[in-house]
Amino acid sequence: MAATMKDVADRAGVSIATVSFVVNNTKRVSPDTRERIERAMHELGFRRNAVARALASRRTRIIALVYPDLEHSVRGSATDFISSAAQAASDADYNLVVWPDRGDTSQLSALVGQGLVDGVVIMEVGLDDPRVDTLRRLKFPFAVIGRTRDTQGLYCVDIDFEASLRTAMDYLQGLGHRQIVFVSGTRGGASSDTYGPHVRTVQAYRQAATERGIRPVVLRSGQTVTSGRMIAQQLGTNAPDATALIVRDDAAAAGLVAGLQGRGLRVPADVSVLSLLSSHEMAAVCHPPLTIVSSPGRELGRLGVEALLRQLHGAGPTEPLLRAGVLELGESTGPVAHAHAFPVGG
Amino acid sequence: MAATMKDVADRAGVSIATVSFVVNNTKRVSPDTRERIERAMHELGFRRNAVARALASRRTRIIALVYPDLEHSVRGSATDFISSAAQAASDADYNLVVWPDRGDTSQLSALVGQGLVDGVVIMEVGLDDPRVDTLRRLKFPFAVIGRTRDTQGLYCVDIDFEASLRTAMDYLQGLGHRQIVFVSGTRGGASSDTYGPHVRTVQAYRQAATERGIRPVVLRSGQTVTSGRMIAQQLGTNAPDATALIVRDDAAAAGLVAGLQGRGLRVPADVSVLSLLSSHEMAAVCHPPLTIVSSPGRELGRLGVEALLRQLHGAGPTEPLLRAGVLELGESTGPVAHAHAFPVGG
DNA sequence: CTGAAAGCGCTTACAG
DNA sequence: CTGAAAGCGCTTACAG
Repeated sequence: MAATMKDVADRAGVSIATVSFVVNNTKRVSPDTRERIERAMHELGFRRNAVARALASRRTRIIALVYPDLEHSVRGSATDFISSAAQAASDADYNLVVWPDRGDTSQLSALVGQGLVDGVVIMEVGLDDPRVDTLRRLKFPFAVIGRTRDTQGLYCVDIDFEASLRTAMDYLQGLGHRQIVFVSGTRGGASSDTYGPHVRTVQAYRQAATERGIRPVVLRSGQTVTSGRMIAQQLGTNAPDATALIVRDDAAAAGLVAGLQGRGLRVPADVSVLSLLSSHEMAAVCHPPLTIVSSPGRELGRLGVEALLRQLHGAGPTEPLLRAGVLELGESTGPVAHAHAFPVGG
Repeated sequence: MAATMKDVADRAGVSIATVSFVVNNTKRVSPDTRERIERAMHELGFRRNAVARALASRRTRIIALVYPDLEHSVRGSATDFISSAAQAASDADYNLVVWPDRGDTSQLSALVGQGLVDGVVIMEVGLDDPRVDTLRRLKFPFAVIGRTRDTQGLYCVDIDFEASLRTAMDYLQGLGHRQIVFVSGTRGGASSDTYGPHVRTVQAYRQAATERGIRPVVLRSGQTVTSGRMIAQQLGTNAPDATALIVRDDAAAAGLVAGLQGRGLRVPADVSVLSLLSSHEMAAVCHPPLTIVSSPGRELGRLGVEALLRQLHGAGPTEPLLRAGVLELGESTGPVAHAHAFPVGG
């Protein structure tokens, strides 16, 4: 059996309280007894039991990450979130449990009610998110990856959509593009209007375009290669003079490129395509490899956990913490060649 | 404050033992008192505290998933493992914590020593894996995703490499291919010789090829698009008569296709390419979309957890549980056209 | 069928 | 500087 504090105390000839003080370094202990205790711990291979500590201290040092349990969700980036969150937790000597989110807030209350975790991080939050309301009502510590409409009093971290979009626009403008179309890949249905990334990037695009004297054109695709291909078919009609496209979805971007090529257009010689907030891995296997503004997934996972831990340690909320994606050059973008890539009538 | 069993007991006019019996359904209780207790629980919104239960029962109902913490590891499939493992745990009313593996077994002992988890699932195990030795020595319950050289007494689940490979071979042979080359994407270095997926697929390929009268040719690439491209350059020399390629790595497969196309070869008209044990997502964004034998990632995550839970519930070990990938047709494979795709001297 | 009580392995005022 | 003791919220023999 594993040695307990009692065993250590007996062997060192002290009380378990004193052992506890040494283990936690929470009170002065004479060098002499400290050393005796440390020797005893070492000899017995003592490790403090986390469960007993949790019960006595009313802190489990466990936090939960609630992640969307969609079969085909944001897979690549879900990994980034989970693994960077686990690292951040581990660095702070916390454990991270993962709770698949079945979209049922009563299940969330039940889990929280277990008393197993000190706080939760929820990801993929929508502009109106029932989980946020639930956790607020429970007055349970939580942090948010994403942003609700009203972030007052919340601990949240999110992508800086505006800055990411501007990075893309700056780059393309620098290449001489003036007709830059935005394609937003969404899960479809009206729900995309409460999907932060869609709403915020579209808005950021419209504003940036207007400021720069570019006529904004927003097209909506799905999050599949096929839907990206379909967009390629419609471009002649919807945006006959486009020379560059910013696509917010990996798969749609890939499909769009393939669709353009299928129509005999060259990427990037005739049209440039930039994939916004996408992963290196996906971009690299495309042909040509896509220029992207990368998704700051790992940063967000870590920041989300850190925000929660700050809260648990008593710090107050701040403005949302935003991180922008970074431009990573591929071969799907290049200087503008001629203004009218699409034959009239498409 | 959250209601405790004591609160419930007081309100129902019974002892906390009786409340416990009702909550756990572990002893006969008269319908009358049961009902009083249930009413009290409901009125107080009682939820049993998981930490106290864990301490008293010496079972935390938490298990850990140890996952490789490589920045750029098996990303897509890591998500599959983690999320399906979390689901399986949750279905069994367990919690899953994730432990990033920094390749340090003393850290693993320390985590296990916390007493926080009832068992662990380790993934990406090598043929000789120090973590397995560590856990065995600690006599701590664990299950393994992957296989060590000796699986005696272990609870392990793995990909059925032989069957997956045969599926690929059968399919390509059915298309008339007789010159089928195998490309194994490994992390490089001698360590690949202890990397199960590499060793097992190469061996399965050699055997299957020999049985079918196919001259086995094994090439080794990295796990990047670039290394796949390089393989394309070498094919003329190494396998001038290849008409089909099986590639065990997503990125390498994508690079290989691009490299072949760059040399003026058509995929699949001149050469067929099949990506072994890869993900739909990666395959779909390639051009043409790749035919794959899919990786059974989600199945394995679930099976790994279930194997561990069986062990915790007292069941004995079995033979390794294997799952094969499934053929999913893309457009990178087709009937053999002519036997010599590569110009002599290529 | 129900209860009193010990115990899980710690933390933490409180005394001295 | 150190210790005795209560307490965290449960489970589980043991009695009755």
